Amino acid sequence: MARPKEFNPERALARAMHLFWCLGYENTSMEALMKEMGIAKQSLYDTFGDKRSLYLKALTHYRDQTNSQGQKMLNEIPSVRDGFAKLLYGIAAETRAKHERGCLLLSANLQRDPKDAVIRDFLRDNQARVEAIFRLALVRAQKQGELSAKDDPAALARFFVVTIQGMRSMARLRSDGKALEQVARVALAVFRSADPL
Amino acid sequence: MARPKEFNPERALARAMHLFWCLGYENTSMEALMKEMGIAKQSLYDTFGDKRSLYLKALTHYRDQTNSQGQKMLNEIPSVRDGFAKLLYGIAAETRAKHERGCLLLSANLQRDPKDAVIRDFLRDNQARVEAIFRLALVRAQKQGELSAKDDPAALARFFVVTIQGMRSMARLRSDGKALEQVARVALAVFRSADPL
DNA sequence: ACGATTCCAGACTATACAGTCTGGAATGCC
DNA sequence: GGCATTCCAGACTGTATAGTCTGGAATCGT
Repeated sequence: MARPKEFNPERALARAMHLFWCLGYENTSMEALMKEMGIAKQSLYDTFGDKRSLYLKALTHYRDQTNSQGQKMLNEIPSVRDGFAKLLYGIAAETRAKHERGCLLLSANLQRDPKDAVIRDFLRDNQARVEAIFRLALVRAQKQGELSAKDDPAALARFFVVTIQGMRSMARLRSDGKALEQVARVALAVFRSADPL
Repeated sequence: MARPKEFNPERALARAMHLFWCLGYENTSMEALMKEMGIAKQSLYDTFGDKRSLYLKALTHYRDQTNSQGQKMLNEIPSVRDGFAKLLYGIAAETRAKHERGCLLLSANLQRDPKDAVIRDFLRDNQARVEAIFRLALVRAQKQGELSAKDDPAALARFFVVTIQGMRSMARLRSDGKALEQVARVALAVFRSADPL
């Protein structure tokens, strides 16, 4: 047929994602992307389409990576409370660079044009997915007696989504592990009211 | 002397703030600002400087307005717990348009160039101010027996800052009053462990 | 009335950047 | 070998937009 691609599209996408993640959509130029991805402009447009299309692919890549990782961890860990603790304290313990980078999808939500339905719907869908992952874990927590049966798993799932987004935005502004740890501790207190088995 | 300004700078600034608030910094053009503020380009540059300078003035205006309002409410309300409930349930009960608009300073934090020290420092300073307002209110809550003396007011203040930012980002994506209300209820449970007086 | 300042309208410049196009070399399949 | 495809480098176009400049009218104080 023809000459095969010389670069690894997956790897190039991961690099593009990283750049969008660090700089945001507007501040990331195609020139910078070419450099970071290590491919020429032609190849970039041929493989990934225009900038917006590449951005959407990067968002998807980020979502799949992040969610599957979180879901796996929450499913495998014996104590659900420990799972959420790992999530929250994990964020608190990240490096300054990671705090500054924040969460690509949270940034996308606050950088997007409110009229842009595609990105809005993508992010809404993702939020629903994350809530569902958390909710299932919290249902398990109730079964295991880590959480009161009177608590509403859906409400608590939303609460944790909110807490994580809030922590991410705080961390982005001031990388203060101690302060974030305090916040995590307060949030994790929702597990306190467990019924005795 | 000379011809006086025909427009009200304060009012024009409020309108500019509103536009930045709805659209974000990048998506707000000088042309749109001229139209919204009802003044010509010349007057705009003479009075407010360049776009970035106008933006900073808008951020300042927003901060002063929002914080003094919140501080006043928290100081005047008898029950501190009711004060935070008013804040959180108030956000949950906002209109769809207000949810979409979100918080100007939260948007600024996630839209800013990470290397931009001026805006970063401005937002850091504001976060410290809000934490201080909340902390003082929570100290009063302890004195009034609404909060256990074992709780750390600084940690809880940060927790509420995080919660509000998280709720704002969630509301921006999906204006679901019920869901936000659930989150608010969970967060307000930190007041549950009050010592009896 | 006169000078200083402000107002508006709009022309103009400069720049950044997305996206397209050209050309020539390299690589694999038939 | 020859064709199709991909690679890179870079020129080129088009557009959006920030910011400056010009000119002429309006409004104030003296």
